[in-house]
Amino acid sequence: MADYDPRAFAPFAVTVDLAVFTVRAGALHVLLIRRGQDPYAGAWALPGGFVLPRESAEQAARRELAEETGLPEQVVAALHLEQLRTYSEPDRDPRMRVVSVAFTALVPDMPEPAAEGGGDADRARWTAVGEAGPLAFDHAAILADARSRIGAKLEYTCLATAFCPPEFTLGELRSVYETVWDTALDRPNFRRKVLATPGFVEAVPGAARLTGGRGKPAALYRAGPATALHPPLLRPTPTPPEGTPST
Amino acid sequence: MADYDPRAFAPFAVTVDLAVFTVRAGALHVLLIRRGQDPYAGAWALPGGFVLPRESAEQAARRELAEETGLPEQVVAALHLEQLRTYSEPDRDPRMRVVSVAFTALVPDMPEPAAEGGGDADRARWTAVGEAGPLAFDHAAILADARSRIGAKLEYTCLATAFCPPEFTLGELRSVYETVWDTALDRPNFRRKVLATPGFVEAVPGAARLTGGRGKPAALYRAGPATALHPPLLRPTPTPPEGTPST
DNA sequence: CCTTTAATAGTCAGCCTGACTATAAACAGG
DNA sequence: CCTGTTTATAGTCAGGCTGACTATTAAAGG
Repeated sequence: MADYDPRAFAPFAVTVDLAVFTVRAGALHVLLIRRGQDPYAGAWALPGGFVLPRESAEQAARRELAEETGLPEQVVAALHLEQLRTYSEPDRDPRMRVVSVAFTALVPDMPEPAAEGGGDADRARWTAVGEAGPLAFDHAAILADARSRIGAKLEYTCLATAFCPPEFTLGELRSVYETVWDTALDRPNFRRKVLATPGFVEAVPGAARLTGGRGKPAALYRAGPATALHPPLLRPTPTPPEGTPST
Repeated sequence: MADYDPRAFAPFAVTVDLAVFTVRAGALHVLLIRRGQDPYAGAWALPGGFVLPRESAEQAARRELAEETGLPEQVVAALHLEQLRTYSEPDRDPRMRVVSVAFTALVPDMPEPAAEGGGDADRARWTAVGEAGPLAFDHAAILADARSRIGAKLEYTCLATAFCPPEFTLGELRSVYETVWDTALDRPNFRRKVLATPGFVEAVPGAARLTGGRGKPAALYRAGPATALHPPLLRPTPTPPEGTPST
């Protein structure tokens, strides 16, 4: 970083944007809010807001997420939040110079968010990715980047469990992969791979879930301590052999 | 992103920081500049500077890099520049609120940079990573993040060629991996893997480099069109089986 | 009951990798 | 000129992991 040159310094507004994903009804959903005020009023946008003078971007992201979803602070504090990238095109906001730090979060399926915060969010809603219409600002690009990032991260990290409730079956975990990747996975092979990775999932001592689904009852598992997958669990054929955009 | 609430808006300074790496004399080097002015005057720091009102962070990164290394604009424009992450801790700069977008770049070995820009850079120098003393601001953390990122990217991308001159031998390419990973790789196995990956490298029609090294002359290759490595080229044992910090 | 659905067990061949051995072609020195 | 060292390149071989499949078990629905 350079020195403070009065000629060079220019004030920017700094915001955070959040791409919060969940898997619901076999489709990847993202949390969107309807804008209530001027730029893009009425349009759907990613939740987010200004970074306050004494907080980091990540703190701002958690605060905004709590405000706009009504989730308890405790849940938000423990959430898997990951910095995606920063968007800084000069004209990305029609009003002024705004640099935005984008984050990605994965949450298990949960009830429709309560957009209580009377300020920013007029209404918040889970929307199936792909059914999301045009978004405000450059949020469509952010969403696309986030979507591609989480697809890639499923390959070499264990964070698919972040989409699942505390206890889940291997079928549920597999459906996370199938939903995000939009592919069918071989059931026995998936099971073998997951169980062969130490620390990915841990069997729950107790019983097996009985009702619920239609087939043979499945054993319950919890997320294990591992965070990385070595070797990775690669997407089937759709894995582009080359030319994949990096990062 | 949220609406413009005068209570919430606060002006920030936005800067870019660059972690520019090269492989030189068997060691990974990073480009550092000696600060000439007040905060941390005399200390070493990553090159960088303020984002101007009408440019994106990436444009600012390229401009600063050109200014501080004296590289021709053309070279800088074609450089592989990748956004690392954004650092926004409130107190990372003792003077004011500064949010910095960090970038990583990989360049082939080149002559010592000419720190001509009379303003920011008092002096610029390649420094072996690990021999770098304490750095200004949070640049030590940025450097560590950048180092770990490029190590990981070598596993599943083709960008090791970015460290090499336009034409290189497989021995040179291998030494890039060995230097960044600080491991020895099996020569025949490395060769087999690289040549088996379509589009990673392309044989140069002409001759093989003769003088130079001591052993049997090696064939010359150029970087191919591929950008991703499927399947990846994993680090030997030091690959942490789990607990790797995720991006 | 009988069909459908899903979980779980197990098999088998092919690919990739790590570990090694062998040969070729230069250079350094005596 | 011969020898040892160094590096490139060619192969071999066993083990691990993966993809493709088959089989069995245990529920739910009609």
